[in-house]
Formats: sequence, C-alpha cells, structure tokens
Amino acid sequence: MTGNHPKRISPEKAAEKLRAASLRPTRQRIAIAERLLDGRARHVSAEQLRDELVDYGQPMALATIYNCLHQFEEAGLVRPVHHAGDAVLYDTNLGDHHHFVDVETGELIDIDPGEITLPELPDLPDGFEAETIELTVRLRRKS
Amino acid sequence: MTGNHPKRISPEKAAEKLRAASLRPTRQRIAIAERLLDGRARHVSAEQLRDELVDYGQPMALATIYNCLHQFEEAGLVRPVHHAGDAVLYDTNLGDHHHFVDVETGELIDIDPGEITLPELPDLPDGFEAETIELTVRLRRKS
DNA sequence: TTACTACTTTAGAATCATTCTAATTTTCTT
DNA sequence: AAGAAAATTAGAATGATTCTAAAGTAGTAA
Repeated sequence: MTGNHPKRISPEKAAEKLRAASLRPTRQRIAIAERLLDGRARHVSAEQLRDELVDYGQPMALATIYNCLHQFEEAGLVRPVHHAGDAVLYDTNLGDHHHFVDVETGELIDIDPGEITLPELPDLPDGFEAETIELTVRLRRKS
Repeated sequence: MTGNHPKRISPEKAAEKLRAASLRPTRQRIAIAERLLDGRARHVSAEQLRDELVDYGQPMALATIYNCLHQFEEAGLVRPVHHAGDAVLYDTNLGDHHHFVDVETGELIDIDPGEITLPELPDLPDGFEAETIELTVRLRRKS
C-alpha cells in the first residue's frame, strides 16, 4: 500500500511554478504543486489529496490543503468542478472539456473533447462576465 | 412582510397531482405542491421553501421538506440543480434549459432556450444511461 | 547573520446543508 | 372504529468546508 507514488515534478520546478503564480513556495505548497501541476489531467478532492500527501510522507492540515487549493484556483492553476457528489473536485485540466458524473459515486469522467460540440456562449446578463462553462452529463448505472 | 403570498394552485388540484404521482396527499405535501407545482418556473432551496411555508402559516420540519423534495424529484415533478452555491436548488422547470449562476450569490438565472444550441449527447460510457444534462455558465460581476 | 514584519500553517472549534433516528401522528383500508 | 403501513417530527449526527487565534516560517533590510 506504499511505495507506489504517482508521477510528479521536482520540488524545484514546483517552486518555480509557484513563484510564477506569485505564491510563496512554502513546503506545503510545493508538496501539493508537485502532485497537481505535473501536467496530467486529474480530479481530486481535498480529502483525496490529503490521503495522497500522507502516503507520500508530507501530511499537512486539511485547512492548509483547502487554503492552497483556493490559492491555486485564484492563480488559475486548477479549476473547481462543482457537480460531483458532495465535495468539490479540483481539476488540473484547464482546457475546455466537460464531464460525465456518476450520480451514485460522484466520480468524474472527462468527456472526450472530440465527442462534443460546444454550444455558443449565450448573451450574458449585463454587468457580468463568464468565468467558466461546465457541461455535466449525470449518469446512472443501468439496472 | 406578510400578505404577499405568491400564486398557487388549490389544495384539491395539488392533491390530485400528488395522487397522479403515487404520493399520498398529506397536509405537508399538499402545501408544498401548491407552491411548486403551479406551472411557474422557479428555483428554490429547502430553506427558502421552509421560509415561504412559515410565511404562509404552514410551518413544517425541515426534514419533511427534504423528504418531500426528494419524493417530488423521484416522481419527476421537480429537478435538482447542483451548481449553485452550497445548497441544492429545486427547479420546477422540467424542460430542457440551462443556467447562469452568479458565483457570488449562488443565484440561478435561466438561460433563454432560444439563446443556446444544445450540444449533441456524446457517446456514453458502457452500462450507463444519462439522467440529466446541465450546462452551467458561471458568472462573476464585473468590477 | 540578525531582527523584523508579513505571510503561512495549524489544531480544533464552528458552521451549514443535509441525513438519520426513533418516537409520534396520520392516512388508508378493513 | 381499529390496525397496519406510511409520513412527520425534533433533535442528534454527519460531512464538507470555513473560521479563529496562536505559533511557525519566509522574504527583507540593515
């Protein structure tokens, strides 16, 4: 159950990315960046990330993980997906793409971008700007 | 702050709709049906609905409101929208339509169906069927 | 290096939506 | 009217997230 650490970038590269985003490269932020900013598309909840960090020998307060995820979000390094189960998932894929959600497990599956024609953005209400567009297809396992 | 009760259907009509959905027309379910099944498009949270019921002189346990909303949902009388703020909103508009969400307030605004071309449903993963499709455009007030 | 200040992290408490539990009440059927 | 099944209820429990206030750490100026 140990020794199987996922791919990640080096602490140095992580620190560099943090500085580029105007975030101080603290030990905790580096540990998170190593895992989330390695270029792979992932969906993680705060709790899942904590477990992964514990596994890797970098345990930290859950509050810190929430703090960091929010900062990463503001810096545009990850994007939150609010459609899956109870917990918010953070998506490391920043490109246009959309999701299937298993309504029973809350699990997210990326929709292959080639599979879907994005609708045109409708006219927005005055005084607002669009932040994100999320298309979610909620799935139920056939009985 | 009182006396301004929104439009609603009669208790008799409400009871009839409940029976049609195989739900016993209890006092509580009738009170809720009177407000949600009047044909108007609305988005309400459990708490908002409770306040409305209190206002109308039909207070009931929050647990009952959650129970009823779930039963209405299963019966296909309302549909949940999971994208707005923290609370689930129940939408009385069952037709195909999509939402803007004010990320700050959690408020939902219907997107005029004429404004948007629905994408074709992508190929679903094996063993699943699509339950709902939600397109959500998250909006932020311009500074 | 040292000292300073601002920023971070932290444990644990607090919050908020929602669900659960077990007891009471109501509805429907006989 | 009586009984069984279904519904409602208050309040406790849960789970994700946020808050608080104290202790630690990083960047900076001397």
